[in-house]
Amino acid sequence: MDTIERDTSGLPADVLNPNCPSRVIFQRIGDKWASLVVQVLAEGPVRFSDLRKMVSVVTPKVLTQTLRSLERDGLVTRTVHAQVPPRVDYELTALGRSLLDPLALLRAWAESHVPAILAARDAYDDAQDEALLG
Amino acid sequence: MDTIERDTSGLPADVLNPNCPSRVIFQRIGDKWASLVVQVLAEGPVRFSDLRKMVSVVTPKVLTQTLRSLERDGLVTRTVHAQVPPRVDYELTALGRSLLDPLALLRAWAESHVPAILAARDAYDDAQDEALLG
DNA sequence: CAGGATCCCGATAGATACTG
DNA sequence: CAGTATCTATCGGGATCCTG
Repeated sequence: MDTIERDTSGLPADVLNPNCPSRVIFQRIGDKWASLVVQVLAEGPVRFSDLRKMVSVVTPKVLTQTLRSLERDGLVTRTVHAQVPPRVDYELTALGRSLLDPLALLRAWAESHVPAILAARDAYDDAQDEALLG
Repeated sequence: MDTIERDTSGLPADVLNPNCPSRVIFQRIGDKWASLVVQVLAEGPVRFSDLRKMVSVVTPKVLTQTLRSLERDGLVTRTVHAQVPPRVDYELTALGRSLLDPLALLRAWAESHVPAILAARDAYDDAQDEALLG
């Protein structure tokens, strides 16, 4: 049951393995809103409507979906306060908080290298144009 | 032109800003195959067909798309060797290699916490089932 | 306020077949 | 070998409307 197939070619890493857990992560990180929500929740509990404002423009449906999946994965807790008007707080679990560091590193990479990426894009696109013009 | 709008609510982080560069990154990382390809290229240059084998099952079309976008972003170089049969090598640039560390951290997180995530999912799903059964 | 229910659409992955 | 071309199927995301 627990046997995990290793590649037979002697290649490194399990990234190659479709069963590799890292794929699960990249799915979550890759989610358009999930990683943003996690980072917004870094400071502490936030209620639904505030979350909506903080995460640029996301529709309630999509935000709900995102939060549900995060909750299902044990990264976020959902707390309903029995009061009128209703109030629902979302907060990171310990598991969710453990993701903050890797995420922060990624953000740091982003902020320091995005200019280079954008420059590369321009250069690439220019080269393409030139090629077309002959 | 360079003015970047800050949130007026005194909230932290630029994640909230749609113009925030981190979004560019999460797009790239979130790409189903891009981050996998980058990690596979960590060891050194790899040719197209080998890449196909290494990155589980990806169609040539999609792999090409992925490589093009990585090339455009300056993370990967494409080298065509004029010979028969054709040989094309893909290799990380310095920029691409600089992404390896953040990626590795994410993978480490994945591999250590995925069991917890899967357990959380089971628990969540069970709770859902129970709720339905009354 | 915090969402659930629907309908819809554009982007994209994948399968298949073909080419320099 | 290293792709390109085409078609199709799927799906996340958004818009809109409604409710406990």
